[in-house]
Amino acid sequence: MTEHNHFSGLTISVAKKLLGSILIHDSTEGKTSGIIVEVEAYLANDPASHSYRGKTKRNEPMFGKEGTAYVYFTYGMHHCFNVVTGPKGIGEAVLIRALEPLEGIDLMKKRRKQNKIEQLCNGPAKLVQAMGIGKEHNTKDLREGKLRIEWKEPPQEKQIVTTTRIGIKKGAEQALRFYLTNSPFISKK
DNA sequence: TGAGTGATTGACT
DNA sequence: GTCAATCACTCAT
Repeated sequence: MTEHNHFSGLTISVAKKLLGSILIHDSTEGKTSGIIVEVEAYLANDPASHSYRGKTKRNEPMFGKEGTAYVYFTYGMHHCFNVVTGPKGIGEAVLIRALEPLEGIDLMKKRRKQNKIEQLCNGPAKLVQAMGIGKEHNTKDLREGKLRIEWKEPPQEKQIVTTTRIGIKKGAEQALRFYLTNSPFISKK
């Protein structure tokens, strides 16, 4: 499969393929990267998805080209980072929930004011902070640029745990959360 | 367990 | 136009 096609296809399969791949950010402060160990899929016609009620100014990036970033602000103080999937015009994305820190760990510690490695990126707003991601990355292409995905071989199906999603009210029963078995870096067991 | 925080949304004039 | 409820979270208690 070509690099171009990694982001296309069913959102659920893209979500699974993202597990084990590397998220990299070359910031002015330094480089940070981490292995993606936990994701959630947000689909069209999904009550929990921002895109559920159609395109708005806020969620417009979700309807953009696959392989771009959707960074949103929530709860008055947190950002979350999504990878837009699906063809243009379809509002689907994968929320990155947790990373296993790889490079730039000292920088992550400084940004997070947190010294425990397993506490650096084990939540969607935490990894955004540790990686130095901000709303300036919204709609940016993840195939190139400072913030990008480096694809690895997807994990075996048996290494992927599928469960219900976390922290949402609507559509919470759908099993669209995926994480790597035995990773100490996931947000919640 | 619950406070903090602000953008977004839907239900009203 | 206004106003109140909602929210895919984190941290301190």
